[in-house]
Amino acid sequence: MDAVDRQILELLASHARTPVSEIARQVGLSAAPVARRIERLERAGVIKGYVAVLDEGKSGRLEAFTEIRLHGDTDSAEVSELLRHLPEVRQYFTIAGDPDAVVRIVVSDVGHLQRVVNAMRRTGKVAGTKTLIVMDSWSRQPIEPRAH
Amino acid sequence: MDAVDRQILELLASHARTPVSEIARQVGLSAAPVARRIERLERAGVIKGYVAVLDEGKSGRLEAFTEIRLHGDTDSAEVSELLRHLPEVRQYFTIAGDPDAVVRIVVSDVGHLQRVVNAMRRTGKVAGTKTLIVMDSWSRQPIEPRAH
DNA sequence: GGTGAAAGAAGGAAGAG
DNA sequence: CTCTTCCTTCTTTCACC
Repeated sequence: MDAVDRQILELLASHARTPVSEIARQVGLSAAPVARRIERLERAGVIKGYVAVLDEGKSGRLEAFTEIRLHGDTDSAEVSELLRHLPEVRQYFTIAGDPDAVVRIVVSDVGHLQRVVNAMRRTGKVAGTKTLIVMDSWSRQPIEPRAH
Repeated sequence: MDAVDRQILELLASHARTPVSEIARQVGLSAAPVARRIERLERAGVIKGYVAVLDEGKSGRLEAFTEIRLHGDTDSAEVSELLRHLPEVRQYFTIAGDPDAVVRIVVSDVGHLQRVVNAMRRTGKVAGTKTLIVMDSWSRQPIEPRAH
């Protein structure tokens, strides 16, 4: 992984739909080697995926972070696997320290939120949770006006 | 916003690089109206942007969440604006309750982390912080093997 | 890493329901 | 007013240098 790879990652991290040809222009290479580099970074797991950042509030949904504390004898990998089966859990983060994990969840309303948190507790692996409800958010680099 | 819009959002939320033609196939429309719907959703701010999800550890970097508590007289929009100027802050979430905000940050090492947290405190708006260091993470729907 | 050709996708215009 | 069907242009992908 060299400076060009890092430059490509930087561009994709903020604008995942940028055409390879445009990335190539910006890093000073032709399109073919850039496509090869991106494919290599995907296979190596450096790029885990490409996602659209949504304003969940505008589609009438509720976004939240839930901090999870595990029982002393529980492996976090075990819980990570269990929570993969809850479709409301969009992202899972294993944390060093307290809490043990944080998940980002998207639900339709507070009743739904409660059901999801209860489902997490019912795994028997979770000692406690604390849920942070998101009111507003931004991520670096919004959508640019389209070129014409 | 109808059922087709929601279906499009669902697809883009997990696979942001899916071609419009493929989305069209999955929702049962032709490509042109799907493209117009996506453009409309972007303009309405429902789609805020497209980002690559990276394994920061594999590029030798450190990912963390910092929870921020504000002084009683501080508006969260004010802090949101100040933190936009820190390039290490990738995402900002305004929270209902305690803490007041959460940011996702990416830094090169713990020294860098300390400098960023100090920079947040030096704004004078921040009453306290708690930083959660990410050891591992997943997001729903990883990269698929490419079609041939 | 670059080149060139073939396949595929995007964006725009015209027309049907 | 929204979807469809072309059509043109740009992008991606692949074999090869």
